[in-house]
Amino acid sequence: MERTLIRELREKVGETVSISGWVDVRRDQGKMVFFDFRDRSGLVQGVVLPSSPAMEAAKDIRNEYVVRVEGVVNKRPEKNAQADRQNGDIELEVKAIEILNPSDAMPFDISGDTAGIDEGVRAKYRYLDLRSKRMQKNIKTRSEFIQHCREYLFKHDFTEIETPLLTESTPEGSRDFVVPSRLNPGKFYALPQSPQQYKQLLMTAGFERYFQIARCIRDEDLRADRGFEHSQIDVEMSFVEMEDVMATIEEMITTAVEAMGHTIKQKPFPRISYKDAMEKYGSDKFDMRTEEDKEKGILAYAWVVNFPFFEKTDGGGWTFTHNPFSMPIPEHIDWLMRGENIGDILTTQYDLVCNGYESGGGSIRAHKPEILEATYKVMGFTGEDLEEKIGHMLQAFKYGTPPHGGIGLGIERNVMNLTDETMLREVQAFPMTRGGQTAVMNAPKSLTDKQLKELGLKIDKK
RNA sequence: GCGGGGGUAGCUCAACUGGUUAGAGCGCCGCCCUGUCACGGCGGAGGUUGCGGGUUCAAGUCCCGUCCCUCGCGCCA
Repeated sequence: MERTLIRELREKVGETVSISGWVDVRRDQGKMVFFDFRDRSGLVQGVVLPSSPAMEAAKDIRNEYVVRVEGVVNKRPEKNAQADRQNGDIELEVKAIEILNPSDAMPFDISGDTAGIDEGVRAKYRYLDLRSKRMQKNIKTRSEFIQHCREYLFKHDFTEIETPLLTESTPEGSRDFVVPSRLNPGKFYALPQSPQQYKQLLMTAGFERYFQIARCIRDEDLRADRGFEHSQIDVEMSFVEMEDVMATIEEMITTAVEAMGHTIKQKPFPRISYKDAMEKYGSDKFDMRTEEDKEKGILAYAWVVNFPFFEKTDGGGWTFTHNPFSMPIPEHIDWLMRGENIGDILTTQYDLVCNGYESGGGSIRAHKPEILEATYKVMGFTGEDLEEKIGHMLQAFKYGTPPHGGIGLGIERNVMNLTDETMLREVQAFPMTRGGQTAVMNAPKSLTDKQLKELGLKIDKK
């Protein structure tokens, strides 16, 4: 018999149906046995009557067994109806149960919220943790958010393009995860911290509107809201200024979160300069919500602009604050080109903040070689150093690169706001522990001698 | 790298100043139960107190080392 989803059962009262799923809970009454069956669409009560041929099987079945159940959908007697739950007014009178796969007892309770369970235990059994209601909801919310953003971008003529995962190490900025090259012993690739350079090259390549659901990987110590890996909706557009990118992203976010039933505190998103934000909130990732807003689950977005381009290093030199590939604001381009007033130069950087998190950041980029070169000169790079670092970008920009800009929106932080979670782990399917141990699997671990030899590596065991 | 919290039964936790046989709830197993819905009742099993060393007549408890989980600082273009 064809499978019926549990959420469709209420349209089939009186009919004999077959459902497949898990045993959410068994309530054995002796002569009668009740079950809650669960599939991806919901829950329904099954009742095994004393006369049912399924009684013998029902006695063996435990929670989380995977079963196929045949039975008749009945309206429940008035006195047994449960108004406050899904399918509370119907039940499945079980005629036959086939055990598709039994289950050991759960190592921890997945029937409620697993937030109180030890993270090591949750990680080891992440596939069970993910069965819990809250985790199912979080992961589905994430998927839904990405889907809405994707739909918006496709509708607005963007092209989705994947960029490489094996790329070049850039020691400045965040620490790289590196991958040894078998074909080039002693040399290493790096995993991308962001697709920054590739997406700009795609503008040179004439795609004009690019996006990617991009994995970004950084080897920095973890926090509640920060992991080795995170994903971003990475966007880049040609022939645009700050206003164009901000308007596009603002509309995309508004469309997505409102379609998901959320309320935005203020539209259009308020804008504030970095200086004013620091004075008013003491932070450039502030939370504008009132206590009442928080209770209502309101999303308070804002743009922060006019960040300083450079800041002093410990050694007395200059380094960039956000992104060395950015353009200064138009009024300050001359200062940059002449190397004047370095500390006062403002960048075209725009950060999107929401509920106290930096949920995205981007800028208008330098698209002329001399501007990018000027930025690197401020930071002390000339001649061969400059060539080694960004020679390939300077060269590309000589071949008709359009003015362009873009943004990266952190998917986890956005979904945390949508789900009211405060931990990055709660919105990733298989997150690492804070010590860098992978969920379920046993990484990192040692390589065999054969692997090490192939890669030309020697381990110094101290 | 630094600082805080934690590691005792499958899970969540308790165990006063070191002192009898390390307890509870939930879960699990068995029996009973014809309308339960976190069903209920009775009974039972289950422990290398993270790991290694030390002090002591005696260590879950004190000391040293180490591993793991976690929050923050540094770090995170």
